[in-house]
Amino acid sequence: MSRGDRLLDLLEHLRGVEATTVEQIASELGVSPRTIHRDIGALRERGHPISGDAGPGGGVRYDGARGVTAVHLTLSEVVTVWLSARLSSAASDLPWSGAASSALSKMLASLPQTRARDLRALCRRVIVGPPSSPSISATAGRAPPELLRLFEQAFSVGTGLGFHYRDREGRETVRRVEPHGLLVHSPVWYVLARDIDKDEPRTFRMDRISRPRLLDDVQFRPSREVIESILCNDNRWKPLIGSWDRS
Amino acid sequence: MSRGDRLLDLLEHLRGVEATTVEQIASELGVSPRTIHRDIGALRERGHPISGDAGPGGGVRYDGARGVTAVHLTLSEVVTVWLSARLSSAASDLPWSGAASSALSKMLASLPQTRARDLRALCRRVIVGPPSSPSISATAGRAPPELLRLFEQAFSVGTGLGFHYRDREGRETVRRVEPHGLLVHSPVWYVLARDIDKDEPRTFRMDRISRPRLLDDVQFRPSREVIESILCNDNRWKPLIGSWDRS
DNA sequence: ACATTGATGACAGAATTTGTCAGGGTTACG
DNA sequence: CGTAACCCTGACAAATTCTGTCATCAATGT
Repeated sequence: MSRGDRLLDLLEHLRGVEATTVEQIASELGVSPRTIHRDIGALRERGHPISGDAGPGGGVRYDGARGVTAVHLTLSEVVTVWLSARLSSAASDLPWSGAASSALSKMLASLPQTRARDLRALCRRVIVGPPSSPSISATAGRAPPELLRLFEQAFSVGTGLGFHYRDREGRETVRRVEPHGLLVHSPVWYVLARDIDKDEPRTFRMDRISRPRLLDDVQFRPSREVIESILCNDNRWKPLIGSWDRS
Repeated sequence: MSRGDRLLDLLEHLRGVEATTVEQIASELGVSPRTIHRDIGALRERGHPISGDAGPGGGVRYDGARGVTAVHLTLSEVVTVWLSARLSSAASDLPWSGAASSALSKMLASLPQTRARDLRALCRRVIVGPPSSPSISATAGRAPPELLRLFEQAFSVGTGLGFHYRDREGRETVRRVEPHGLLVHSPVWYVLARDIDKDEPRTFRMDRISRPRLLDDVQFRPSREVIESILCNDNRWKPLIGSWDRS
């Protein structure tokens, strides 16, 4: 194992472990303690907060909040975690809700700036409503992951979305819309959008959408007015007004 | 700059940038393009999802930049996120619950093995029950973060836990217990434990625990029998039996 | 005091790294 | 179709670096 590898290993190891002695690390990585000291010194010079305690019972540890380093989460995963945290802390008043929100802000903080802005914007477009009767059929409202990705892309770039929609009576129509927001009204998900052809704000249940695709030739600017008009015109969602854009 | 430093720099650089060419990186880091290719190869071998596109306009990029990478989460945050995901997917049947669980497993996968095992064991000991009436006073059941850390430590090492407990009538007693599990019965949290002095399985509400401390001289082996006996003997929690150890 | 553990310096031999040269692929574009 | 811009990989010798050993000093708990 080369030094570069060992440094990365050492970093992961220190971050995940409570505390260890240099000698222990050395035997685990198969090098001499002196080398570990040198490596730790290198990491320190790079700004990593590694501290060491002398004396029996001492050892070295990574001062940063010790815990888990989450590597490479996808967009769907971040949004889901974010939604889960919001939903459960709102609905059941979990302890440690502060921990959840700090976890989320850490995730957002670690993003590239442009990316973080997009994600924040996406999150702001997702409205969490109170759960309705929880005993609706289990498969209702399921949203396939690719639909979220498509929505996210459409939303951040400002591209229209086209899909086939099956309405309450089972009639299938082809729609072209500007997606402006998502509404989570568990267990049913809705797309809040402006229907381009009818020029009207409308909501579409996600489980009735099929064959979605991006409309590259349709451009629009996301606006909250469409969402507000939908929320205000439909009595079902009046209670949500005012809550849709909090954090 | 040595190779180890450069690898760490390269990783941070790739994570923060949308896409670049190898040549550009090489000139920024002051080495030859061949070296950068070698470094990228090394990072790939370590499992980093770096992809490259050939052709004009191509370049290399860190695939994780599309989401979140290298977030450092504390123990409380991980457990909270994990609980949130379980709670919300169980209670309101969220779409993308698969994404949440894959996020969690990625987090766990990035841990050192011993640490991951501990955390998994901890998560298995946390039982999620259906939320009771949601309108209990908002501060009931809050668990201070340090209590979780203490519990986690006690549980993973197999050390007893001592604390002061205020029972329903307000009487304060000193307890010594073996903690075997946590029960989340929103919004109230319970410690499922065996009372050492009385030699009886018992539950303790977290918000009635004060001045917790580890009992270094008391060792025990975590067992699910204690938890099962508690769940079976108390009619309130009969519905939970069978669900307490799923993933 | 004493054992344990961290931190640092010096040095020679060993191992790795680096740049150069060379080739083989893909992809976009005119 | 050919060219240019890219990524990817192999080989090799020189130069750099890394590593282990030995030694010393400081801090801490028993």
